Amino acid sequence: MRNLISLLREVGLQPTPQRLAVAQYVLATTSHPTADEVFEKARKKCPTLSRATVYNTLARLSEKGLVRPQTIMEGVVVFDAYMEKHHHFIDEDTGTIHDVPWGDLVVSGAENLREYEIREYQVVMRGRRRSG
Amino acid sequence: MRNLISLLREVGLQPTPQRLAVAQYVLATTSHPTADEVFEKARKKCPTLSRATVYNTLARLSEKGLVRPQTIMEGVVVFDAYMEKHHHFIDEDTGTIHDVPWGDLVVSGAENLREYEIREYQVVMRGRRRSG
DNA sequence: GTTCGTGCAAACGGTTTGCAACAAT
DNA sequence: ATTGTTGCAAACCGTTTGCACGAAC
Repeated sequence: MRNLISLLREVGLQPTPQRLAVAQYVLATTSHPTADEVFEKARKKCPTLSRATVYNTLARLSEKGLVRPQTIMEGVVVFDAYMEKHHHFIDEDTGTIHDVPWGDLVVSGAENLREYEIREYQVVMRGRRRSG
Repeated sequence: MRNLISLLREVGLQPTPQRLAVAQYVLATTSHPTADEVFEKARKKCPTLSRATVYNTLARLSEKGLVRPQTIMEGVVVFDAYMEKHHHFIDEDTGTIHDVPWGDLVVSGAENLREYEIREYQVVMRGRRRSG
């Protein structure tokens, strides 16, 4: 899409077909994909895409603030394009990660932790998604 | 120590020299060591110790509820023997993880997240430790 | 023509597994 | 005898790196 091309140009990245395929997928999904999931999905749009380019592109998107790597799952980094502050709920049955809007939870008491200069924080919840 | 031997027996683990060395270190430290750090330290007490046994022992200590693996750092699992509920602060300068007592923070609003059955949660904070 | 981006394959680091030897029950 | 535990080495998996080719400026 024209928008994506402009977006990449704005942040100083050449809009190659590979980067477009990666960005198109990772910026649109809310599924918190791993690098390998991005690779599988984006390769459908751009079959020549290699793993190295996926890792490379995700690193640059992250540097440019378009995506945030999250280390909340065992063994893998997942990528989150929802850039506003928010919390996470991890469904232990399925491994699915859900975004929880910032305003849904209030954390109080951090002001009293004087030994720490808190740059960011989030609540990480684990459990089951309700069936109903 | 006699206590450690009884403890391992109580949870149904044979108190071998290797397990004693691993348990003695990981249950006493508050430094959130990685498996490899446990290996290095415990090997001083028990030079025949292998990496496989460290991973094996940590997995069992975890099953038995004596230790909790935490996935809050990039690329590694760290082990926490502080089993009461608590939060974590990660010093981004040093990579050090600090335990934050449960009562120091209050999280409210979780009751309203009706789609989720929350089994556990913690606040994960990142920043710098204050110099003063 | 110099820089940037790519694919490939090899390397890497943390973790798991298969297996044969051995100790405990 | 059966089961549990160990060390070793190989396998594994996610990620990074080196490099030579090609495209963009």
